[in-house]
Amino acid sequence: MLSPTEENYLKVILALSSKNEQAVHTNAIAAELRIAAATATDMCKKLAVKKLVSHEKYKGVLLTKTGYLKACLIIRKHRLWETFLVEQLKFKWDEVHEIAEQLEHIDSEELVNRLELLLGSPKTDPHGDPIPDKNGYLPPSRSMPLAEAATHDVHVVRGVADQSSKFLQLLNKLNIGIGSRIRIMEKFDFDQSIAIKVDQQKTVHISDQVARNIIVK
Amino acid sequence: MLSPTEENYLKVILALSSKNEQAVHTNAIAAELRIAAATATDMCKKLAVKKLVSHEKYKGVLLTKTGYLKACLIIRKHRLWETFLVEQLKFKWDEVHEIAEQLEHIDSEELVNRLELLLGSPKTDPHGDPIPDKNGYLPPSRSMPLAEAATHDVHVVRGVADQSSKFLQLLNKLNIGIGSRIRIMEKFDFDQSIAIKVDQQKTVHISDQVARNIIVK
DNA sequence: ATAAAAATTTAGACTAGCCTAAAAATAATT
DNA sequence: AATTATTTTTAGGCTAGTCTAAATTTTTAT
Ligand SMILES: [Mn+2]
Ligand SMILES: [Mn+2]
Ligand SMILES: [Mn+2]
Ligand SMILES: [Mn+2]
Repeated sequence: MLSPTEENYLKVILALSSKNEQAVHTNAIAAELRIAAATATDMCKKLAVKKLVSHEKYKGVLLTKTGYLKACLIIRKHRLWETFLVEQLKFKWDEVHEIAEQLEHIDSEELVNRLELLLGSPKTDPHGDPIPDKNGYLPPSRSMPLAEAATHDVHVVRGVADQSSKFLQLLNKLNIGIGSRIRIMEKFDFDQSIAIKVDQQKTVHISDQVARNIIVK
Repeated sequence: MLSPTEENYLKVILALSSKNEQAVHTNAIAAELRIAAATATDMCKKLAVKKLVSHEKYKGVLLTKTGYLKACLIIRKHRLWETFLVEQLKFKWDEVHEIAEQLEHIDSEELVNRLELLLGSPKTDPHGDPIPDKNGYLPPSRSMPLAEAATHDVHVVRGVADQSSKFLQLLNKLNIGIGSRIRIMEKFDFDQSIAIKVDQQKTVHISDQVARNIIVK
């Protein structure tokens, strides 16, 4: 049995390793969890003893098969709970993350499986992220940031890279959500900002930073 | 903010103090939580520093106003989650307690209030126990002798009117104790005797004199 | 290639929550 | 009332998870 703390480490290591396939540096983990570097190093050694990661000194850690599976199952719980909070309890999509951070550590397979059933086995969470199945299988999503998408084409919003409420509230203001159709009108080389039309409304202008955090397919 | 451990102590102290109005002995807490007596003493001192209980050395602890309120709000969460598990996730009433022991520590007022709404503001949990409102108000369970309780309903044993060992030994034989759940199957007008089921065991027959001395809610 | 800078690990310390064993206070017996 | 038994507290120690400061290794820049 893993403690909530250990589970959080696994989750962070999975998130960081899916960006760049390399070993995850202990400092990156520390930054993400807002703890001291020494603390992260210490825990990585413990996770290595438990065979959840492999740890090469001064290089970083990689999830083992077991560690990866555990991480996926926590992601599964997190995303199913988020879906429950939005679908059943009518929370907004920017209000659910912190609560799901707690709920994901509730230890009951039966509970999460029944929750999935209650929700009608959703494929994605309120942020467009795929929900792993009960075996921990996480479907590969081939999508890209809006910033890299082709001009003039229409792209369907599939998710967000940044899950912070600040960002999500900005998207609310722009009427951008999962499923929104965005046409890129023009790109401005000067600052990489882009002009877009959301669902055929009037054209708005967004920064590169926003465009990089909107995931489309 | 209270840790899950501290919350569990408060809950146990409330449960033990509602049986007998006296101060709760540290040993009773230790027994209930299955921890060493020394550990309970230690925590009681810490809770006293936080003004959640008053602690008189060698006498025991009593919840303060604040401590009582906190305890009631944990009970509220526990019972609402149990209701959710049974009503929405179709768990059986005997399967939900352990999971609710975890869920009751999730920290979000908004969550529990919305959960209450989703469930239609139930008055009691799957075990018939009352659910405190959002102010922590736990409706006063006006208790009565089993002899006066309604037929077919389930009643929770809250105490005894006769404290004699002869009576208590009879209750032991009948497997009736504080917290036992008694369903009244039938009342016989001839001698006011009644047929009951104790905790879903087989039906037994008790005299009016016994029924008048069992206090239920 | 060496020196400086940055990243990482090690060392030592702290708190929460638990333990056992010993001491002290209270309750029960004689 | 004195002795014995029971309950409760104190004392000291352990692990998980955190920290800061110092040492070490790796990377970068001269
Ligand atoms: Mn989230
Ligand atoms: Mn999400
Ligand atoms: Mn329960
Ligand atoms: Mn209950």
